[in-house]
Amino acid sequence: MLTMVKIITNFSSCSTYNCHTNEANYPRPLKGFIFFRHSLRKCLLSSNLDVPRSTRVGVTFMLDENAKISKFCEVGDLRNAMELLKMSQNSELDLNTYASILQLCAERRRLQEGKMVHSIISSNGIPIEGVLGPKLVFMYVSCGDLREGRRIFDHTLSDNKVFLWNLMMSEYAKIGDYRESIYLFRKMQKLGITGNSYTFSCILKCFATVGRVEECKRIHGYIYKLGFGSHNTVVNSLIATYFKSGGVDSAHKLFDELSDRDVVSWNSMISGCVMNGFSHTALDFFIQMLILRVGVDLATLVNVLVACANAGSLSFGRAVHGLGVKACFGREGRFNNTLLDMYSKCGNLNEAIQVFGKMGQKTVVSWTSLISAYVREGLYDDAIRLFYEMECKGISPDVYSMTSVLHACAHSNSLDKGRDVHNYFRKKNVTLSLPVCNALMDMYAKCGSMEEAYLVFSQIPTKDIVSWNIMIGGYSKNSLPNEALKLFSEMQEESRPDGFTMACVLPACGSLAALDVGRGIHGWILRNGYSSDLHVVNALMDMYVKCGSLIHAQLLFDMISEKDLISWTVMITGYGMHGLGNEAVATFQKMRIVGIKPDEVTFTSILYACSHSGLLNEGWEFFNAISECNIEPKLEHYACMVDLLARTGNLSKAYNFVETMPIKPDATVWGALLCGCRIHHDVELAEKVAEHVFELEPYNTGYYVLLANVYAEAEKWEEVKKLRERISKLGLKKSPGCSWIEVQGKSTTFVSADSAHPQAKTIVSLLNNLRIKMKSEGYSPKMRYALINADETEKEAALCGHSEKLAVAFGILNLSPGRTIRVAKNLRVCGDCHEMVKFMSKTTRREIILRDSNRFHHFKDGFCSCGDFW
DNA sequence: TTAGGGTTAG
Repeated sequence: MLTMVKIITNFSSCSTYNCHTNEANYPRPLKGFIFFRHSLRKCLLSSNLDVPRSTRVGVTFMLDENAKISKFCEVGDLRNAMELLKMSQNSELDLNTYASILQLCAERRRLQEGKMVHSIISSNGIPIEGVLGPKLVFMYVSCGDLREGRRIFDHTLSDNKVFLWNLMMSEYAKIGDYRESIYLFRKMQKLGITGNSYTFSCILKCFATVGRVEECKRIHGYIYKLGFGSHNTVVNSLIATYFKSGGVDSAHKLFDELSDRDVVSWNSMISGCVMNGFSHTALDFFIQMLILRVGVDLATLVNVLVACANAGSLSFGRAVHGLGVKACFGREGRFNNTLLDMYSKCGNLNEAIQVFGKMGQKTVVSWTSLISAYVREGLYDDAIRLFYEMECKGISPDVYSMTSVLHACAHSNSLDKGRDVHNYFRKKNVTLSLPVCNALMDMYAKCGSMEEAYLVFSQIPTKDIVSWNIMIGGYSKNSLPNEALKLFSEMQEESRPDGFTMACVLPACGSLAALDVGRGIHGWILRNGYSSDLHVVNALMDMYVKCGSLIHAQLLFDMISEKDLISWTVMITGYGMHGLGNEAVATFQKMRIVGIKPDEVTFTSILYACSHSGLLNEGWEFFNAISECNIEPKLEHYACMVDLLARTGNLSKAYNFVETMPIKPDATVWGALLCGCRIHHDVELAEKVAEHVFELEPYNTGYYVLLANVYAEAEKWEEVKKLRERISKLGLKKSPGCSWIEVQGKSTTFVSADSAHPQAKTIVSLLNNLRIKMKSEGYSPKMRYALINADETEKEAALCGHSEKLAVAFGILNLSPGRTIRVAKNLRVCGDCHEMVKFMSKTTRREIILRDSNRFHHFKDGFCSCGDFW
């Protein structure tokens, strides 16, 4: 009211002067004058004063035009304001009239009209200065044309006030171009423009986001020098900034030194602690607030609920729920949405549903929170259903709900449902933003369709690191390691990898046994500071285990200060795969001592280790421990036990074990028994077991080959023949065996009887010489493994051409003496090859490490680590 | 200072 009175007074004092001015005969009026006149008109229009008629008579036609347009602007009638503006195109309107209409365009986000106003201003020859520059910048920026806004901003630098600098900086921050915001801040400093609290809040946010704690400290000093050090808002911003950039101690120090703490200061401490993973400390701050009787607001409770969710404190969360209702926040959307999320994250879906049910206005956030709550509980179909239900209620999905529903599809492992959702997006013609594209690719990758994932990937114009990581990880997980490595290499031309990338690509190296590539990646990890990222280190250990370099896995394992369940499991698996059962058992026990609880994967690993080392008693103990840990034994645990019993010669016990299993045995379980029958040459049982296997997996060639091996070892060639006919009738083909070896970072693959290799002749000659030497030392080839009904010479020739022998021979020829030869094979090693490689290790004094589809064989001095129980 | 989502290891 007081302001109104002041305006009225101003108006009265200037009106006479204004009205007697014949502006039409003057060149363009001075800025100050125009501004004065605008105030007058504004008052005329906005106040209902009964202005004496004599004051109005001198007002020109233009005044009416200006007044009319401004009036339309005030009531928000852009259409009529534009019409009038267009009609008076060649007239001279006040700068403030243009300013008013530009302001309205900005508020309404009407770029087209805004551009038209700009064009009228230009065609009238009005220079962009005074109020016009900032208004045009504001209009363009508000309407989303940051580039044009910036162009005008740069041209009108001297007219730009602090608010405009703040606007530009915050707009660049909004689109994630923090470096440009920082550049503008530096320019502002250079021009001697002093910032205000908004400037500092914005720029501090930018520094925090680009992770420059040191810069934050420098700005901190600058702010103090400018005298903003005691400004509550600035200090609160500084606290938030330190938290965002990880400077937790500095934030605490600032808060401790802040004499005049307001509710925002406390809230900043709570949210900052939550952000940095100190949810319990956040809850302590809240308790302090209550003790000191600091008034809490909605933000306090929302932050505290997030802390409860992260800390899993359901009872605390419930108490905050009560407090919020008492404080009349029960109808606040933000409060309820956070409450719903808290109940869900604390594992109480029912209460989350109740909150949702009682909510007045359910926004897209509420629906997304509930969708995520269902996903968290593994109720993927319900989550997907909710998404469609939300749409039926007329609520359009946003990027969060779209990614959430795709997440549900990905985890439900249902490609059809995922495709349906994708088609639904297409049908609705929704814009597929980058996070949505990433979620789509992830869904396709998790559902096993890398082709569709790649299709989405290839259509993204600007991929981010997440896009690359999803694709690389997808290829790794979908048994396409070569594609993963290829994409990893392509990625480095466009984007810088991160820790996630490493964890995605290392399994590909492991599956290819590509030790040299893996070592190269290890080097990159060390150089780029990812060696303390546990995900990365665990993936590295796994790579070394799978590439046959157990010692490197061990070294890494020993260096991890806080080993997690995955670290322990990788090491147990490693020992198991390399035939070191006792070390696996000792590692499992150490893990228990440090208080880490095994999960079902750990039990599979230890049972596998026991079975491959024949540790029968230990195996039984671990098998019984599964239930003691409240885990229900799964098929893979039973399979390991059958394998253990069968390997150790307890074939009938193994058979009974399978017969009395509480869950229906699958082909893997029966297959383990069939394998035991082969080791112990029990043809009769093998036939009985094989029928179960063939019934369950009639198209798996591997099992037919296994039975054929049993027959061949018993020299039952007629049965081998029958089995071959059976395979042929089913249209099955034996998977071609292949082996590969890395030499100087390059992988070379061999198939059976490979004659295409440039060194083929030398390799065959070496193998023949070795064979002669072996025979002279009393060795006889294991012809039974030839699996062909031919004469002995043919069989021997066939055996000589086995891919693993070729690869080992290639290694002997091409790796300097003393170097370990590492070969990988896609199938199980053949018995004859196993014998021959043993001999090769003795006669060439080489350590040979052979990875087959089942385990590692370390050959040294004529012996193998598997103890011939391969 | 305040709510929901998406990429990693056994």
